[in-house]
Amino acid sequence: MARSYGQYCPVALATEILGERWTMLVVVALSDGASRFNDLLRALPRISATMLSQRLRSLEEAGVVVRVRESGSNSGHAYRLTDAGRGLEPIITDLANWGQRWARDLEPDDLDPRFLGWSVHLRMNVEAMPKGRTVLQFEFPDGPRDCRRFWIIVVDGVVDMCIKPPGHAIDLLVTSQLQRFVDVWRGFRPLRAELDAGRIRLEGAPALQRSFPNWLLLSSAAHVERCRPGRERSVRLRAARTKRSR
Amino acid sequence: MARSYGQYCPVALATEILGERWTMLVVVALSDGASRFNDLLRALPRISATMLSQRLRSLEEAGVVVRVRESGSNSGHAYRLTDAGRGLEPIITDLANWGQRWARDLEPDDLDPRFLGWSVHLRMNVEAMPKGRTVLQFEFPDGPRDCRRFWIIVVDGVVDMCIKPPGHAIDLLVTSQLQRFVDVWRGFRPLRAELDAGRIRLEGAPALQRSFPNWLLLSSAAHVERCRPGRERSVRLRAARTKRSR
DNA sequence: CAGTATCCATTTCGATACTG
DNA sequence: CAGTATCGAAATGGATACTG
Repeated sequence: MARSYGQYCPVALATEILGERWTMLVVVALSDGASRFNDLLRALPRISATMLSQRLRSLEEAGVVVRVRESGSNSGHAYRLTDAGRGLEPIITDLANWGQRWARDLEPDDLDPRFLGWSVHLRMNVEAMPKGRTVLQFEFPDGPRDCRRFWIIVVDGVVDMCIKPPGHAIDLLVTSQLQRFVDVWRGFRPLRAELDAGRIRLEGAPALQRSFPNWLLLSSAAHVERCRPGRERSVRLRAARTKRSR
Repeated sequence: MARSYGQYCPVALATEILGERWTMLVVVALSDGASRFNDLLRALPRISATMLSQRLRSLEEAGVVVRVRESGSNSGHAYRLTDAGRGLEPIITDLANWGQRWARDLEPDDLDPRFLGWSVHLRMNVEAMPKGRTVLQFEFPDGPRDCRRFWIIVVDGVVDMCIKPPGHAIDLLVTSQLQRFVDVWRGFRPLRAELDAGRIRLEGAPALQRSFPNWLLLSSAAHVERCRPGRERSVRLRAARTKRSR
């Protein structure tokens, strides 16, 4: 269980549970619709099963999550947000917008394509896509060795994502530098300009290529304007930083 | 520095810094008006100086806080929220309201009178108080041995608080069980009823006693209705709990 | 007052191996 | 698939002593 702050303060009580590492991100993943243990593992590619299990347990104890036997053919359990958990959704939105505005710049290690793939597949504009099956492959030649690509499969409006070849013919191949595609996804560069300049490249039927820019809804905070100044820091901080990383 | 989640997700980036233990509470204290290192220590009675120093440093690196040389006679520094830091205030309010609605019940150890005193002194309705100096003593006979009481001194609308005798005559003495006063402060019991029933007792000039109920503004989340069900838990969780605390 | 340095106990986390 | 048990490495945090 989370360590207490020894205060009745409602922010302290809320933070006791929500402030633990990973907890908020598990809530986000649940809020985004993941409900099975393995879906949560896919939504949070760098969490360990042990950690996820512990966090789900704490959230259950805190009354934020319930674990229910999955009805239907599918055996096993599903995790769902309770009313208390859904009460966190406005806070999550505000945190996301705050992060978009003010959080630190990205480092190369923050660009996990598995997480990107999960995000993209949650926000596909299926209305704008062809009927039947469409298979997209995203390819990032400069990405980490073991996960340079992912696939998104849309069948009649149902979107799935995988990090192993899906065994279907590819309808559209999207190739880009990872950082550049993430910038587009975050709303910091217009997709159109990147396509026109050939920095994000498409291969596939011309009709699909033409339609593709309408398929991506982008990050849900992409519309929020970034306010954080550039990378410059005060001398004092730079000195302290250097010193500590001796 | 905070460990990264390896994701570009804006909630992850925000949580990296804000999710660390104590960080959010430091922001709350700053938002409530504390700016000196020692005021922050008083606002957060259970933080260590080492921890506070570290957290202020991280917040400064994250651009949430600035450290400025204190102008005027007072030497030393002041910590203030930046625009980014002030951007967190709506989130703090929502977190507080969520905590009021849904957070766990209190345990005896959560009732630190020093924190209570700090909170109370921030929310005195000085308009309703006499001109000149008023000295209140709060006394909790069942509180922790070393901090059963605190004092609040109001001089012409300026409120101060201390945990050592202020060396002035007491105008009004307030005595109560700690838990009961906290319940009132949190908005879970009406002050009037507790006074009438003699469970919160006043000693001092009758005019002050009559006026006192208007002096306390209560916790800023006191108006929010609690939704969390009672202490019952599912059998499964109880079992798991017992097992782990072997 | 306003912190920082250091040391040690505790906690946390991830990897691996394992189970119904 | 859906987790749990265990173990070692690393991080965390508090107490104490110290400084300008």
